Amino acid sequence: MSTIRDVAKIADVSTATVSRVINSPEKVGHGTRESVYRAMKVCRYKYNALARGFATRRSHTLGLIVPTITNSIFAESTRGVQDFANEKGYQVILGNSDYQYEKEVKLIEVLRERQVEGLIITTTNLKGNILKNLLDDGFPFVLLYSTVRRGPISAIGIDNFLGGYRATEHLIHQKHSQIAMLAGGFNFSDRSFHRWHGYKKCLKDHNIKYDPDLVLQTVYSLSSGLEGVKSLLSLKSPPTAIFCSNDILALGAMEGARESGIRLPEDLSIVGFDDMQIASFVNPTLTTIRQPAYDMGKFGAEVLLQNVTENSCKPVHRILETSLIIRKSTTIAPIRK
Amino acid sequence: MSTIRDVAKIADVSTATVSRVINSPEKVGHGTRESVYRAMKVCRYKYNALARGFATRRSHTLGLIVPTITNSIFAESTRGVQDFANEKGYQVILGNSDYQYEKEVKLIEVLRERQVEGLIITTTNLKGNILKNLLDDGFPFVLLYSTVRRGPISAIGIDNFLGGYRATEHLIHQKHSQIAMLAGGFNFSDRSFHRWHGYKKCLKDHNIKYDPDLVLQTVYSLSSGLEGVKSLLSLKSPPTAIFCSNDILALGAMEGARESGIRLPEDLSIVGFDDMQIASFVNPTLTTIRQPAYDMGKFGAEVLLQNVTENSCKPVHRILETSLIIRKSTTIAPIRK
DNA sequence: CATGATTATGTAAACGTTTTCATATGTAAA
DNA sequence: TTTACATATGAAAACGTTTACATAATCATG
Repeated sequence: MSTIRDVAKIADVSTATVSRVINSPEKVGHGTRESVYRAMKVCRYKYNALARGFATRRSHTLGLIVPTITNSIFAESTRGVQDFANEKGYQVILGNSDYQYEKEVKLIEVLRERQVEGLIITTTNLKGNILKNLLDDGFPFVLLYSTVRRGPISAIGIDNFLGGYRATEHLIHQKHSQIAMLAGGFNFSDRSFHRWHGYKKCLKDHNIKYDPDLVLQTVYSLSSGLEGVKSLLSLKSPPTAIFCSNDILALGAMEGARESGIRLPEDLSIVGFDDMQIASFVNPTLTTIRQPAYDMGKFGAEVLLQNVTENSCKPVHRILETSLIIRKSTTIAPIRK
Repeated sequence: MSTIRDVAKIADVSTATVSRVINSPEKVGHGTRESVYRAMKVCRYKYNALARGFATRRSHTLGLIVPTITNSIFAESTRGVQDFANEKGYQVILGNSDYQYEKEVKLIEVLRERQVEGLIITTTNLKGNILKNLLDDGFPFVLLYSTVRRGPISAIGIDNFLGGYRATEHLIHQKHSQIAMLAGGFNFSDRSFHRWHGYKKCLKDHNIKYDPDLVLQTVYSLSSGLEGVKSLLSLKSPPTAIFCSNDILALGAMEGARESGIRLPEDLSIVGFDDMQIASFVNPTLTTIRQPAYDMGKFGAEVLLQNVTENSCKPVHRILETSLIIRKSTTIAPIRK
């Protein structure tokens, strides 16, 4: 592989000039510039961006940590991040935490070793001290799908409380009163926790007694949705509606309901959260709370790059709009015999 | 940020020794080793993997190019790539080509500038000369979802012909004879082309006349599936079954059929291709040809890293098994009045 | 105790850029 | 003609590692 030095030798100029031709051609005389270009052709010169990163201490790389890229909601936000970052000449290295704190810690370490200039994290756990460490080091990062609203950490998110409230309210408007919730474990997701609070508050505002037996904490997976719904249906007085704290859980719940011979939505209404692409294709189509995933990623990248390029750490907090998407998985509550 | 030199100074050893402590601690005397560790703590030393990459000319980075990460089939294979690569100490930089050749070219250039050690590509176009260039440069790369079966290029794929054949055969077994195909554009995907050949061959083997009007070439998107089905249904003698060359198209077709008041699957059977996670959740659940996406990614990474670490270019070709997954979107052909 | 082998450590160059500073040349103003 | 200034280019150090080679110290062997 030929280097800038080879080019310089052939064109009979200094390496500084070659570098200038690459980075700011207008600062180089016309004749020299052309002969440098010619020399590059001759030795089939290829630019080494790694070396630049090393020399300038700017890797032009961002780290992105998501729970798992196979969840389409995160694929969407990843795409948002990438589109913005690539536009600005940045590449992104992707890591999957699988909702595990230890993996998250490890990933942050690895990515920092790789000299990423900033990190975009959909964090699993706010309580650990990894974020504090980043902060102490003045390392730029942004949280996605975050519940953080103030303080020194930049965060983009939605109003999870409101989302939970609206989902529940929709069910109440449909005359449901036995409303269960399938929630992601609160210990590893405060998002789910806030949605639960919205759910509780809404029940209260409508004078429906909160019944803890109707709330199941679980892992975000199809199978736990499936099992969750079965366990809820086996209660002495089973729910007529379920609010699931994400679409995956809702999909699993649908499957579980079907397996139990329950008709959807006549016997059981289900509301999800996220509005994954799939939500409008399942049977019945899924009523859900839509999160603007792509925009979240895009905006996160924008905020991060802002901080990175200005070398500032001014925290930005932003709450994106959600909306209730009413589809066919919810309907009027069945009459109880 | 402190460097290896700071550590060396504090521990009163040479940088070589510090480097050895990091990379092969067993080669360093016990006492020195400990004092180096202590020195690292003192100055809060952080390893710089970028500098290592630069010094060793091994970035420990792979490039991965997919059409788009938001298609869950590619998210699956991406996960396969990442899991294997990370395991081996490699990180992966992801790029989306959006099925566009120019973007693919650009991405390859950018990633090579970044000194990725190898490339995993789900290529859109085999005819361009980018692959030839890679080959000429002796640059390691592997094709995913590839139709390449021999020659100097490493490729993992499935038997698209067989997949198309089996999908069609399934419909014929259900007594269908008016079988349409919604295909990705052949100009930018030879995969789709091979599936089409399987489709044609199967028709022929069963003495069904091939009708070019029943074959629509289009882009892989929900909306073109939707429009495609409508245009097929408006034919003088519309099909009773459609083989779609991917699940996205099939999903779009379902939506389009529903919008047209067509009952699924009674009036129209639909077979997809891929078996995206979503396929078992749509209404009706989608009969499709399953591709082992995760394994494809994982195996691709394995092949690539093999070549990278052995610095060989021995081409590997491998065909992974597909299977017909029969669900509810296909049924016996309706009687034609 | 001399020899050779082994182990532990250090020296310094190399990797391919960027960038600061200095110098040379050309040009415009005084 | 001098002065000042802008423009074009070069020299060389710097970035943080690794590594080939050299040297010193230790050790086992005869």
